[in-house]
Amino acid sequence: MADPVPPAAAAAPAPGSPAWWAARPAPAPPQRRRGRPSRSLDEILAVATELIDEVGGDGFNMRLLAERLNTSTATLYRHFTGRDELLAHVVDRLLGQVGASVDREAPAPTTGREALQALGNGYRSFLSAHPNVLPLLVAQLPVGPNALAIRERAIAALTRFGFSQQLAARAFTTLLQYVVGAALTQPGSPGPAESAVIRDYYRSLDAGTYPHVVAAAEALTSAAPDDEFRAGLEIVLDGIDRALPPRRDGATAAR
Amino acid sequence: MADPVPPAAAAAPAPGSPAWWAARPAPAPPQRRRGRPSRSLDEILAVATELIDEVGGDGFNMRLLAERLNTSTATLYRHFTGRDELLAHVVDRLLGQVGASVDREAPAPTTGREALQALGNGYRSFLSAHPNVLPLLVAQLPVGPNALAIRERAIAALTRFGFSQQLAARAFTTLLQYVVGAALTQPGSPGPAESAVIRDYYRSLDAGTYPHVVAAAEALTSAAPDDEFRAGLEIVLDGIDRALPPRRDGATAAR
DNA sequence: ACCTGAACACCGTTCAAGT
DNA sequence: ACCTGAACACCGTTCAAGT
Repeated sequence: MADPVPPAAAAAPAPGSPAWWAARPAPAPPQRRRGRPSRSLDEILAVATELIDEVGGDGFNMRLLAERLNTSTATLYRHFTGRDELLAHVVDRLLGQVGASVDREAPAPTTGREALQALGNGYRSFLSAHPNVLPLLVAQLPVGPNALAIRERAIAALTRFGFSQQLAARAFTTLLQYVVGAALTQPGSPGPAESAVIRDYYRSLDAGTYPHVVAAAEALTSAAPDDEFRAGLEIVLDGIDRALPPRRDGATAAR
Repeated sequence: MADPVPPAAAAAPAPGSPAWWAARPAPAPPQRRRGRPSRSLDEILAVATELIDEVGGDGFNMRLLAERLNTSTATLYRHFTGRDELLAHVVDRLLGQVGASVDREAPAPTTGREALQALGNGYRSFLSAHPNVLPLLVAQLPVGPNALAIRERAIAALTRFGFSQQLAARAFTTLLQYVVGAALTQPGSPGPAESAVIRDYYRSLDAGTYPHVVAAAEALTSAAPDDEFRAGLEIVLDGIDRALPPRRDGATAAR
């Protein structure tokens, strides 16, 4: 009457999940074996990142990566339990660079708005630089060490400027949600087509069925992607401003 | 000296892309052949949707679908050029239901804010009902007939309430970007883990390294997903309010 | 004309055999 | 101990052969 599924196996945590990261706090654990491997973990991740930038997440495969590294796929499986684990590491490794770029843009923000803006812009430039990484990023809630460091810095800054813990968490979450959503629907990212293609498509539609879409074809697609992002970011930042309790002096700008 | 790649083939447009939809305006074209097929296109899409809801986008495959339909994979390829095309149709078919639900919630909105709110909520309930469809939705910029109808209705409503074309387009875009981003990072969607799991993970972190994340573990994860969504939606809607030119009577709420 | 079982190609993963 | 070529399993897609 035993369960047909062996209960002892206890389902290993999915790579990239909180439980999985909890068991693997260091992004690049020290050599697990004697006789050092021909390539360090970080070298493998660097080459994997290059490859993904070139051929996209779909085009990426273990054989291709092994070839680039002059090794065999079986060797890759000695470093990582599988493709998913490798990709989770690639994403977190890149998020480390985001953290660094945010710190570079705003080493000492003087208002919450400034801190959030630097965060939004940093994430945005990362996603522009590595558009093919986006689909990998959205396949998980990033909770690796570098993702956590970004969260830590942001919440620390916001509470320093008087945001309640509740509002700091909400502002951070909402901002990142917008940034990711914007990157996904932005023309030029892996899924969507070029702006010009979409504009022509809207223009070519039947004006009887879709009068407003045809009329707004320009407005819907003409803005440079960066302008559109900036405008959307302003909307979100303004909304966050409004959520802040009023200051004594009556100003409404975020502290 | 001819190009090794046959230039005549002229790269068929990618399924789901604007060019592809342009050539296929009807979601379910009438029988292309005599002797009507055993299953209509819409029946196939309905079963495919069920299957995706059950096993997810990754688990979905052509063999499984063929089995459910008591047919062979080769037959599916007589209706669709391939898996991608089939999925593009599944997504647009579901967006038709979103349009209907938005109209049901707000048949005659009286302010722009109300129209946008109904749109956000409609999209949100769709994504909650079909979480496995989310990864498919973000793999493309939805420009099928039903996606266009939603866009058309929304922009029509906003311009009716005095939004400039520019702001109507921006408000629509920003709102959907937020909704999609929120759904993606929401615990419980395909990628992310359960709230409780993430909360415990944050709590278990080293308080020396991540003091603010540990302290804010509650705030970052305790809100019911719906509350968090509502709060984020408010932030975006408030930001849009601010972008509107002031009314004569001095009120600041969106018209 | 339409349908299908069987094959082909590709890729994640594992294993038996090398050094 | 460590590495690898070859195999296995799975799935998108196509094709030759049936009715």
